[in-house]
Amino acid sequence: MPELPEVETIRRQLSSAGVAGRRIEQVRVRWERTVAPLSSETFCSRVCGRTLLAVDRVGKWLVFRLDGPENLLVHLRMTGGFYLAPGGTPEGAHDRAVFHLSGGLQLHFRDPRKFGRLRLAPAPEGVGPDALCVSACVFRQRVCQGRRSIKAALLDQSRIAGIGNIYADEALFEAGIHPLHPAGSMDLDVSAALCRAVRKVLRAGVRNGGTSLGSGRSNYTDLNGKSGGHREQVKVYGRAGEPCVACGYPLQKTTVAQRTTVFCPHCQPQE
DNA sequence: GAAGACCTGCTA
DNA sequence: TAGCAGGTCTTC
Repeated sequence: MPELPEVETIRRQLSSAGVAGRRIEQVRVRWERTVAPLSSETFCSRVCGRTLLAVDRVGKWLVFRLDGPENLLVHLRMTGGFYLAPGGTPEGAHDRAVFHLSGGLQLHFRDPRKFGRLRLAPAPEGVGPDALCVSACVFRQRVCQGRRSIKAALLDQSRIAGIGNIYADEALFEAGIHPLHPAGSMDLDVSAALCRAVRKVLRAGVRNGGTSLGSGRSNYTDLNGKSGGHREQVKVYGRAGEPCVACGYPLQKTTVAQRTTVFCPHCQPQE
């Protein structure tokens, strides 16, 4: 679930919550695979005693800077998230790891579906430039290549990092491009328009504190357990069958790159 | 590329 | 109860 705007929202909240400067005194790993390929013992021994310096973001990765060569890299995947609690707070049913920080603060990593991952490395690998601030030139170079569909290219984190299924559909709608359009055969002005659309929808997502769809507890919530406010701004994702906000034509649902895809056949013609 | 794997919770 | 889900990995 969390894409770039959701991860950025959590990053900002962690930063302003005063996590930086605290020492990691103890770590409890409650689901072994969360820290794979390390064992929980190895993970804990390498993290305990380190001080959190800052919280950064690279694409969908959260980067907790530590006072050493290794940083704590966190990928939330589908249902991961953090919350802060006072020392002594019991672990929640879906907590997969809990960091006990100096000053009596607990950082809980919660992840119902257990897909999220905690890694120790200097930086995430195989991740392209961040989609939030990519230039039209770099965007075209990296994304608008090859015969794959443009939607598949947008989702490929090694080309450009941070776009997920929701914002891919939103950006393609914004730019009026069919999701199956071949990535490598777009005119300059079309790829520039898509680049602007990508930045526009991601920035709007960040401004609104991320997107939450559905209503379940496995849904995205920020550090304070609040749902994202961007849902009302979503124009196509999750709105199949509803009238297009621009032309009124019913939005169509299909599958592209093995992902649910919603688009307007009228505003995003195949050719 | 496409399909399956990894997982649980929610909805129809 | 079956089917579906915002994301990656691995293996054809």
